[in-house]
Amino acid sequence: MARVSLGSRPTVKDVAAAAGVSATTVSRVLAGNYPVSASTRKRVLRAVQDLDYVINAQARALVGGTTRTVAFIIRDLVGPLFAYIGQGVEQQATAEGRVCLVCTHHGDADRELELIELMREQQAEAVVLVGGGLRTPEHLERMAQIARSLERVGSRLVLCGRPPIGPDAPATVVEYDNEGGAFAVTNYLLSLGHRRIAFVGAAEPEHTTTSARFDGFTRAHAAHGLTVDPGLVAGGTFDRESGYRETKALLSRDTGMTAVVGITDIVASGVLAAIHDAGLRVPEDISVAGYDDIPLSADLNPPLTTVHIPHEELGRSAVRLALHRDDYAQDQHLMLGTHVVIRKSTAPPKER
Amino acid sequence: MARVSLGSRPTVKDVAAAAGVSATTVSRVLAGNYPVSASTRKRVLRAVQDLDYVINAQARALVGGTTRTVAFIIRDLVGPLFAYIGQGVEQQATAEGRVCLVCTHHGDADRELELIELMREQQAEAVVLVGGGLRTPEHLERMAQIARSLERVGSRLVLCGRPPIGPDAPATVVEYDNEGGAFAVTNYLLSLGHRRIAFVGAAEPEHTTTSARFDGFTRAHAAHGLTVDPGLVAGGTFDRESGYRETKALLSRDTGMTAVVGITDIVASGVLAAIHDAGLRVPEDISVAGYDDIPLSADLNPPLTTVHIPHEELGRSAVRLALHRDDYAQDQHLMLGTHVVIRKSTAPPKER
DNA sequence: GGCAGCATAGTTAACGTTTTCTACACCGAG
DNA sequence: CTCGGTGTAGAAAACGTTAACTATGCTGCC
Repeated sequence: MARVSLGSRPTVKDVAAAAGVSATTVSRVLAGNYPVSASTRKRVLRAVQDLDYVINAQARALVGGTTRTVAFIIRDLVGPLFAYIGQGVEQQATAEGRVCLVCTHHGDADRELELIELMREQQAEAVVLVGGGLRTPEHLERMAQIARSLERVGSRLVLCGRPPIGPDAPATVVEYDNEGGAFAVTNYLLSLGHRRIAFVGAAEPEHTTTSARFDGFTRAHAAHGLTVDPGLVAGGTFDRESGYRETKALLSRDTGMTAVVGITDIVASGVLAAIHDAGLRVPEDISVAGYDDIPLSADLNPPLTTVHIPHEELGRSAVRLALHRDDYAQDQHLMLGTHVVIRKSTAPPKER
Repeated sequence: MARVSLGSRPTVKDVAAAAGVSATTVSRVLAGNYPVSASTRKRVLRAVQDLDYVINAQARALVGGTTRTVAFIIRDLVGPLFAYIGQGVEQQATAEGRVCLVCTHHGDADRELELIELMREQQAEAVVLVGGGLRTPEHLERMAQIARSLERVGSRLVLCGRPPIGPDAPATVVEYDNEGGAFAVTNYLLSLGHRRIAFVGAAEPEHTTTSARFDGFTRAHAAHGLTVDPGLVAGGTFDRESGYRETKALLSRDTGMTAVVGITDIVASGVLAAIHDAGLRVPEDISVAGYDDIPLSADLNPPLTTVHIPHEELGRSAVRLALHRDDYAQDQHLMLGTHVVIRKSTAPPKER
């Protein structure tokens, strides 16, 4: 039957004509928010079927005022860490009847700002920034400004896994206890008896994740009455190569280290590889700990002691808080807990 | 300065009023497709800045006819395989100035159909289906119908990593040589001298990925004049648990197998674990091969021999072909090659 | 000086919905 | 037999933008 005209999308008018009613009536049948007689409804639904009609979401958004769209902006789609947060965002958004827009910035902070602007054009109900970001004063100021821009148009900036940008900036913040986790895992190593603990991945101290984790590392030392030896702090970025390279360098110098904390599990996997390549054993010769508890870490050799982050919950909470910010007005800043997951890559240091 | 009225988004009219020009002129300045005097342009741009104006993408799409949006529908955001394809989709879409909509269906085929419908409402320029899908006649027919629905409204169904749904269905197809890769890796094991090779993960034979891989497995045997022993074919789904469980079962029966092909790397990682737990060594006692070449496979113990899929290229090509289907009209069906990556998990079988 | 042609700007009508307001029967009550 | 209500339907305006026209000065040419 399907009397469809090729090449052009049927509109509510076409359906109305086919059903012999007005556009208004079609709209009402579809929305179900107004009484329509059973026979009319049947004819309209039949016409909808015949014409294979679907509503035009843009037009509806234009008049309805809301797009039912949530945007999330993320470094990459592939990192196990970000992807899990993204998954949480997507799931909660879907559960709330929203559609998800996604964009990646590959670590480029300026690009991130551009993308937020793009999402403002798209009228997203919330713009979720996933993962850590820069913390330079200019960037923070720019971000605060963006938060206000978004609020002005009824949208909401959401920081997911990133600390607040300032007290006056209207943003929803869902973070995890980055510093606390670093403290806990370092404290655990110190409790095992380690005294010479290296930290790998400290480059980019203006990056929020880096600084928080390093702060926790430092505070744990302080809690044991120790200070961190700068010679045990290695730079490097968040990738495996970097962990490998920096650890090789540490091993080549005679640092006397008995344990290594990698800034992420990915980095820690590089650390493990470097230690193995040097003919040393983990944890017998050197203990290794990571951060993030990505799925990979349980499968490493040996399984990695690390800090668990509630990835998905982070994403879900972010969307939930942002969309229901009227109900959750008082707590638009949520801090989720982290905890150490002890596996096989850590043990007390060798007796000297 | 910024004379912004809180609570309501400035429109082109507001900007026009602020700049003392008409809405048309503002539109022209922003689009840059019509001559406007330098002084007027300056005033308009100034007003745009002052009011913090951004265009309303929905309204533009409504009149312009195109949303500059690409949708991709994927099983999950987190699987290393799908995520990489998704990354390719996202990158190419961004490169082409499009925005990405993303939805996940978690393996639910009906949900997938719903999502396509949703994307049709959203007027996506292309709807990319990532990963394998059902291949039952009803589902194929339904999919063909959807392909036609999408075409009718100027959109395009894109199958990425999934075989065509039929000759008459208007769809762009970018697949990889699933069967060929399975043939190659099985052939490699047979060439090493293995004769009792198990296949783990054969449940859901109506799933396109499963059947293609199993077909390649069978064909390689045939090419060596062998037939597959049904006792060596284990069911199970695409997860690690399943690989572990099925392998345990195989090992408990006295099958005499000397090698195992996992239907995915994830499954193969479960296979490895089961073999280790049984006190056997890989590859000395049993060789193991996977499929997908996800990043994890290089880090398994031992590093996994597997079949490489050009994940990202798959996603990129999908979007490229779909958006430029006028230029690529003749080849809207692309098959990308796969190849075996030989690592340490495979070796000739033990001498009996 | 009149007028074609050009550069610039404005008017108006779309795009596909929803929403408000209005209209028309029909029914029971006074 | 009229009147207010109720149940159903349509007309028209609005959402924010763009594109097709239309309008207004100028410049320069005959």
